[in-house]
Parts: sequence; structure tokens; C-alpha cells
Amino acid sequence: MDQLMDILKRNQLSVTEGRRKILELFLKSDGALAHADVEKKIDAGFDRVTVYRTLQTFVEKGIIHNIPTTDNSILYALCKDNCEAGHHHDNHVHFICDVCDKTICLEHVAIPEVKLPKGYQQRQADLVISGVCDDCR
Amino acid sequence: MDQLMDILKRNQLSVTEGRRKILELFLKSDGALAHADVEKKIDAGFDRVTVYRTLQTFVEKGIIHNIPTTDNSILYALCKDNCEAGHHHDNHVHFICDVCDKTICLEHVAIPEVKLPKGYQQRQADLVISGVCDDCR
DNA sequence: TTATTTTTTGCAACAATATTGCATTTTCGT
DNA sequence: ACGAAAATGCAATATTGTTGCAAAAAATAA
Ligand SMILES: [Mn+2]
Ligand SMILES: [Mn+2]
Ligand SMILES: [Zn+2]
Ligand SMILES: [Zn+2]
Repeated sequence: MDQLMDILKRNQLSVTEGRRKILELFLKSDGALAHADVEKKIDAGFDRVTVYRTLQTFVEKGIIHNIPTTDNSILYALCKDNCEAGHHHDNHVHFICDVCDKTICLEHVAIPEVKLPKGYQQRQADLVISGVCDDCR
Repeated sequence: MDQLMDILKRNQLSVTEGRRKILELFLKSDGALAHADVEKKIDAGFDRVTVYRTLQTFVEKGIIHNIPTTDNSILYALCKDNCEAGHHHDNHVHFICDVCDKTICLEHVAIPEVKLPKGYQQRQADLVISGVCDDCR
């Protein structure tokens, strides 16, 4: 069975054209994608609402994860770690290139532990680094 | 001279009621504020546009810095480090409490260095940790 | 396969958030 | 107090995100 179907089935999602197309887009794209990117890069004309709902579903199922940014955009990228529904455990650094503006998952760079002040309990950590990527030097 | 004026003068900003009120709000508030918070918490009825422009100005001058989040909101907090116009160098961890929903600058917790893959050049780093804060345990 | 149930989609309406140009007002330096 | 420069409010517009509901598609049962 092909990878795409596999992911959808494994997560008990009925396979529809929208989900196939959007998941395919993530599979073949290297960087992270914003909602707007998904809408643009998909040839088929899905409704905006469908895109919102699909992304949300994928996040809930642990198929994609989102990446915080300081501008007002949420970015999404494929989970390559074994994320389960409702519980992500991606633990890698994200890199945003100032030049090409791509956002890349650095799968092999783990977020270091930090010692928090007394009484603070950590659940999740996001480390986003910006600068110049390898391609743009 | 009082602290408020001092900050505005130092950054060559003409002192207006809007700027005074908004800066005052940041000075006396412990956590970070979203645009919406600023609008709500200010008694005087400034135009939304003025708030947008003021926040933007403050960020450019290095008076406040913004904090990335995974939901679609930009948070702002006072720079306590010596940030210059156009060049922030806050280097502290931000903590978002899942319970009280406050976002706190952990001024004394530095973001650790990470070793990036060959070719990547770092300019800035944002580390946002969420969990339960000291007050909410 | 066909019929039935469940889920997903598109549409429309709405809400919230953000940006821009321009006339008026306020602040600043003289 | 006066003139130049900067900030503000207003209105119009754009972008982004949410919700309810009927139609369409997919999954399941027969
Ligand atoms: Mn990632
Ligand atoms: Mn901070
Ligand atoms: Zn690049
Ligand atoms: Zn708390």
C-alpha cells in the first residue's frame, strides 16, 4: 500500500481527495507550510474551510505539527517522529532562514534541557532559530 | 525624570498620551500582553490603529519584544535587556502557563547554545516553554 | 452490488484581526 | 507663539478564522 494511504488509514481517517492532496503536498515539500501556502500550492480548488479543517485534523492526529513564529502565521510540518493522536513529541529545533524564508525541521538537533526556576513545571518546549540556511550562504 | 519619559526620550519618540498610557501598561504588568489585551486594559479609548502603530514602533525601537506562540497571537513584553533600535538581544526563555495562561519572561534563564548542522548561521533564537507556572501548582 | 449510516465538504454568513490613505490634531524645536 | 514634523482618528479595505447546515462523498452493513 502506498505511503499516503497508509498514513491516513493508520490514523483512522477516511481518505478523501482533499486529505490526499494536502498530505501529498506535505510529503513532497521540504520546508514547513502556512495555511496560505497550502491553498496556493494546491491546484484543485478546495474551499478555505476544508483546508482549515484538514490541517486541524492532521494536527490532532499527530500527522503534522505546528511551529510558532513571531509574525502572525502558524506553520505546519510533517511529524517524522512517532507522534500519536493528541500527543506530539517532536523535540527538534526549527530553523527559519532570513533569506529564502524557508522554515526547516532540524530533525537531528534536539532541544536542550533548561533548568527552570523553582516551581515551574515543563510540558512542552519550542525552540525556533533564525538566521541563514545552508543553501543561502 | 520619571522612568516613562526617560524611555520615550531615550528612543527619540515624541511623547503622546497614547504612548505614555501603553508604555505605562507594560511597565506595571507582570506578564506579556497581546494586542487585544492592550486595547482592553487601557481605559482611554484609543483607536485600534493607534495601538497597532504604537506597538510596532515600540518593537522597532527595542522597547518591547515579541514572543512567538503556536496559536495565532503575537505577544509583547518589555525588553529588560539593553535592546537597541532595530536590534534586539533578549536572550531569555519565555514561559506560557497552561493554567492561568500568563506568559512570563524568565529573565534569568538564558537560552542554551545549540550546535547547528554545517552551514547554518544563527542570528536569533526563541525558546518558548509551556507548562504550569509557580503560582498555579 | 446496493442500501444505509457516518463523515466530509462547500456554501454562506459572520466575526476577528490587520493594513492603508488622508485630513485633522498634537507635539516639538525655534 | 509660530511653523514644521510627527502622530492620531476615521473610513474604507483586506486578510484571516469560525460556525451552522444542507448536499455530497466515503465507509459500513446487508
Ligand atoms: Mn518540525
Ligand atoms: Mn521576554
Ligand atoms: Zn535559506
Ligand atoms: Zn499559571
